[in-house]
Amino acid sequence: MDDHTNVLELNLGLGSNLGGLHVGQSPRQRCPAPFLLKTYDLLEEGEAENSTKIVSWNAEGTAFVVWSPAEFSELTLPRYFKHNNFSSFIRQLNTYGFKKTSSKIWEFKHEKFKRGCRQMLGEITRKKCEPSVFPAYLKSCSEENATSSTEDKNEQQLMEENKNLKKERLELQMQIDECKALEIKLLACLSQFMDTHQNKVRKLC
Amino acid sequence: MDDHTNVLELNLGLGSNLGGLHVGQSPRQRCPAPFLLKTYDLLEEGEAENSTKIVSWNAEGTAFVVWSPAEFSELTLPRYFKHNNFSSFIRQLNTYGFKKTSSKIWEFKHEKFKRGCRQMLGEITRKKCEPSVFPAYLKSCSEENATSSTEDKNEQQLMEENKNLKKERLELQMQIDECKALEIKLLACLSQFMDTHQNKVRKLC
DNA sequence: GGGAATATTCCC
DNA sequence: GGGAATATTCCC
Repeated sequence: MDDHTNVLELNLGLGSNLGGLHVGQSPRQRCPAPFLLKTYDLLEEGEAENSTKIVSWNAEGTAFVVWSPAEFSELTLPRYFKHNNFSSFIRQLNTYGFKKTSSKIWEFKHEKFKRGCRQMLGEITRKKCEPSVFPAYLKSCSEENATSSTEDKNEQQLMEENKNLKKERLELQMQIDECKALEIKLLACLSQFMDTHQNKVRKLC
Repeated sequence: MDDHTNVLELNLGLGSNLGGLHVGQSPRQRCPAPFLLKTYDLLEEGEAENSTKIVSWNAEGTAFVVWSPAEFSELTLPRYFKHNNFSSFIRQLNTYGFKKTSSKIWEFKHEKFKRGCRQMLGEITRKKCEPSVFPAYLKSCSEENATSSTEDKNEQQLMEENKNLKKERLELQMQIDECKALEIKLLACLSQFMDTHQNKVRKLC
């Protein structure tokens, strides 16, 4: 769980600033959502196993199947997510546009979710639940802009943030000094108290 | 939790028709949010403990204090929530309108969050994030203010400095927490010492 | 402290 | 399957 979380956090942390890396890739490559990475990784892990399959890619690697929802929920989900509910997992699949392929088995499919194509996950987007105030014809416009809004802070913002951080540092340092001073007083108090205690006992004896 | 949502919906749907129960006027009583119930219960649980306090009501029961953020995050949070991040907990407190009362200790206060008043939690509401009429990317446009930049660090340097400052901030905060913990231990030590001292002197007399 | 994105839950 | 509320994360 810890390992896992760390990896997740690394992903999130680095992801935002990765924009410069990808070259002439396919459309709108961005850092894949954590949910997609986890789901993909959980399938990779499954590949390595010898035991009875809980979840796996289908034969062609074009979809994946949850063979045992019960075990999947109880054993697999909590190692990747903060819950063990199959329905929450499915809710996420739907959010990212996966389709159930069959009424008989739990097979899910997405055009951009295929075995061996981890990098393609970046092309999968959440379905937006736009504030209904906007007419449909404005959506594409707002999406466009959201995408192109670069993560880069400009110098102005950086300097501002910088200034605030320094101020904060000063305040924290002052808090520490206060703490330390109090600590010294307490220690002095304690030691003095021990002295007088000794003396009293000595006198009484 | 099931109960909760049902009652809520009844309230919303039927308006005021829920209770032959309510007397004069209890303003908009609804079922408290899970976050509030958990936070309240976690304090009740703390009351029962004998060991060093991690978190507790203040003396008057009008606010609560996280005495040891480190232990609170590691031990308490995961038993009530799906995470162990102090900052996520604080984010929720802010969402529900709690105020930090002091820059020195982690004390939080809300008018409707008091010891012995579990039923009053129903009056606490989430702050709404009003769906603004304009998309986020237009907002900055209207707020635009041109401050002139006269510093001559380049962006690279600024970002670097920035990153380091944040790291430093974290370390300072941790130092403070440590100091605070030590302070508490010293006080406990002192008080215990005074007790035994009294006893010894008494016996000798 | 709070805005906004993503995750989880609950309900239809 | 998806709308909507709440929770968690990330960032400013």
